[in-house]
Amino acid sequence: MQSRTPAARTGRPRSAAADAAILAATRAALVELGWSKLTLGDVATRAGVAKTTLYRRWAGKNELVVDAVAELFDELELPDRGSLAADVEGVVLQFAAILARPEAKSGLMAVVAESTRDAALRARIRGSIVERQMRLVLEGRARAQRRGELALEGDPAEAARTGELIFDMVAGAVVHRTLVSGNQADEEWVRGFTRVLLLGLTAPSA
Amino acid sequence: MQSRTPAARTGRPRSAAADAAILAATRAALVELGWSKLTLGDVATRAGVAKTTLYRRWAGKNELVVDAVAELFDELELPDRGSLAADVEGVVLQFAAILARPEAKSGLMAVVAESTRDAALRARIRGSIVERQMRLVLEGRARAQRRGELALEGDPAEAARTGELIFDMVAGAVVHRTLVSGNQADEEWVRGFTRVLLLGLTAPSA
DNA sequence: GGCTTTCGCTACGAGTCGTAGCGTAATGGC
DNA sequence: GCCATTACGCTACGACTCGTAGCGAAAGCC
Repeated sequence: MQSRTPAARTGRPRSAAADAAILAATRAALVELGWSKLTLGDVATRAGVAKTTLYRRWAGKNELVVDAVAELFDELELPDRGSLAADVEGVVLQFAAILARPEAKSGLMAVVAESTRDAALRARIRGSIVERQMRLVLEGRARAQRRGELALEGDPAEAARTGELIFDMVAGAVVHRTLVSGNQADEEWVRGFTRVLLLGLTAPSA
Repeated sequence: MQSRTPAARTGRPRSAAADAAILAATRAALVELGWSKLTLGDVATRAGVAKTTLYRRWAGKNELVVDAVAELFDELELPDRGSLAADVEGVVLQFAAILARPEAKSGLMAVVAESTRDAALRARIRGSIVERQMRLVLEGRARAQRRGELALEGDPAEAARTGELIFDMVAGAVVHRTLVSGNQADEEWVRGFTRVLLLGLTAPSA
């Protein structure tokens, strides 16, 4: 991150420890207070830094929470579990575990809501959170196509559309189950979801 | 709504016109300002009522926006279009049209985010928004089962689980497509979605 | 007409926002 | 080792919003 700005390499450098402390304090505040009652002054106090330091690095609450929540998604990975169904179940369970955390619940949806009126914020969310998830989905699909479980699209545009569709269906279902319906996306639910995603509703029941 | 409270029928009645004006003003403020910059004082001014009147009827911003957004979903209906696929496409397009409105985008997600830390608010959202959508899904499924397009579940618990799963998949995909991915759920997308929902990813491409 | 509740209005303390100004601390260049 | 430059902690500030209290007037039911 520092090497992104080769200019201005003189002067006292910014404390990396302060960055980590601020983001951790933001997550703690999200857990205890939730999005609406989280104040930047409180976060600064928790992190042991001055409020002005916080404002020097982030434009506001939105950007700060995006960065704080984005770190939660670092643990997402997609090991080869041998079949498309197993891969889907694995990544969905990981995603559900992250969304089960209170700091993700209250923080993520709030910034998404704000992003509907802020293009820069939308781009930030896309770059630091959504794109990473999307890449996992595309990798899982490519893997399944190599196994012969999924057909290869001839048209590149069609392939892109299908990739986006799968992504929205997977992530959307988990988010909706967790945040709107208010239920946990446990193993039983994930099995049922994967079955419908791969075979469709019209497939005969197990 | 008035008949719900048979007690306290004496004194000056509350103005129903004020209710409508306040909810309309709330939606207008959501469009112009978005969730975070919406203030109750501003809504009261727009509606032509005193701020105190607003506080007498709603506990706060969360409850007010839920009621204001809930009215948008009054137009949802599910006419029999002859097949399960057509029914799904129809209701998804209606849902997408509502979510495309700016007042729905910024308001709905924000209150859902708040509801992760407020059980009463969660119940309010469920009762006035989510349950109505859920009923449409269950009706569409029952209709498809009558047509013979979907199998009948023997176990009632299994039937309930499947109903919830379908609901989360349908609503979640549209919400995610619209708000997170930031794309429009147009007819082409809805066709692709319906195909995957009914036939599964592994079905051969058209 | 009298009782009851709502209404519009004003005012208030409390809390948060984002910024400015200051002196100090930590670097790299010379 | 000194200096320019940048980051830091701290304090203070005006502006804004919040949610509530108190008041007199209005609008219904008996």
